[in-house]
Amino acid sequence: MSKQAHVPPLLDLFRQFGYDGVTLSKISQATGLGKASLYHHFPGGKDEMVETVLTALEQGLEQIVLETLRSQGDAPTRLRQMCDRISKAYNDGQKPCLLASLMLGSAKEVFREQVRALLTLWIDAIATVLIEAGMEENLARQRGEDGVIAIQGALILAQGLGNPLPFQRVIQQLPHELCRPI
Amino acid sequence: MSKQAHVPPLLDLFRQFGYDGVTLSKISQATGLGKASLYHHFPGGKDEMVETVLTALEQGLEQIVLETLRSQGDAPTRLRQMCDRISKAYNDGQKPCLLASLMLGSAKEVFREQVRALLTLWIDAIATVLIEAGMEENLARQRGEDGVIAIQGALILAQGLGNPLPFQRVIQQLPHELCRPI
DNA sequence: GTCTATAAAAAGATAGAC
DNA sequence: GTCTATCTTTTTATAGAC
Repeated sequence: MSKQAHVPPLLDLFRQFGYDGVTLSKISQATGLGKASLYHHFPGGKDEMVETVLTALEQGLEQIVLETLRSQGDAPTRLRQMCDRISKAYNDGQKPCLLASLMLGSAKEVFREQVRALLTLWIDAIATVLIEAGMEENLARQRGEDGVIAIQGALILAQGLGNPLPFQRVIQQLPHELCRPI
Repeated sequence: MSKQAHVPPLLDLFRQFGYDGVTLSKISQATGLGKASLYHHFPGGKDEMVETVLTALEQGLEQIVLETLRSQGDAPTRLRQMCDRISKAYNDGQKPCLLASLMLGSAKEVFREQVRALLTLWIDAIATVLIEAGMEENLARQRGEDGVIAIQGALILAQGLGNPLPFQRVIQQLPHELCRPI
């Protein structure tokens, strides 16, 4: 299944241009494959490409989550580890999030469920760490949302300002913010 | 200048579909104008439409900001007023932000400066309220960023989960969060 | 100001040779 | 598995009548 080999360029295209902004010509250029070859690997066209990328992303997120839950140390330390990996995945704030990019245009209806599942997985992972550290469950779930909100918002701001520093600051402060009492 | 009359449908299209996802057919349907008529009002095509919407948006944001700075009361009260208006502009979390939508695809390079200017205006407005309330300047500026980050991130999450409640919660808590000491 | 008609370019998709 | 060539549809954009 050599589909996997083409995931990195596809991920980069869809997160930066969105579903409607990615054309077969762009994909052809980025992968080095002709259009016909692309349809050989992905008979379903762009939809199947995005599905493939989302599947790979889910596996990646699960790994990050699992490693966080496995790791030793207190909650801030474990969350720091998750943040480090997440930050790396976004190139320290210089690349947008695929999940956000897929919420625009025609892609929204098609991939809504998969995006929702990934976001929920992510929120639950943060909440679990906080609950294990003794936080009340409803607050922990709110903080899970707050974590994802902070990361997504910081990515938007970094893109909009053309400056990754706000993202880097947020990522640095996030473990402490999530653990703080009400 | 009857261009202004078409701003609301154009704003709605571009924020929901992004620049690349909006086609002249969609615009024609949303405005009730034929394609040729659209080029009569906007000879520059989609670019000029977005410019027009961004200009209207800047005026709207300036109004919100000015009214906040003019309003009576302590900082949380003034920020609450700003949040109420902002929330309404996003239909209580059910509509995406144009600034975020324009950071994708071909629009990114074209409108970067205008998006940056609007985000900066917004951040500065929040910071100004906090500084007037006695907050240290660097912290106030961080909090300005945090406010925009929270709103943008909450909009993304609300879209992604298909549930506006996280956005409404964030908006409700935001004035207090922004004013709290370190 | 709005329309019909039309052109020109780009996009999605497939056939069939190698 | 990859390519060239081709086809269909869509999109952007314009000309010109009313």
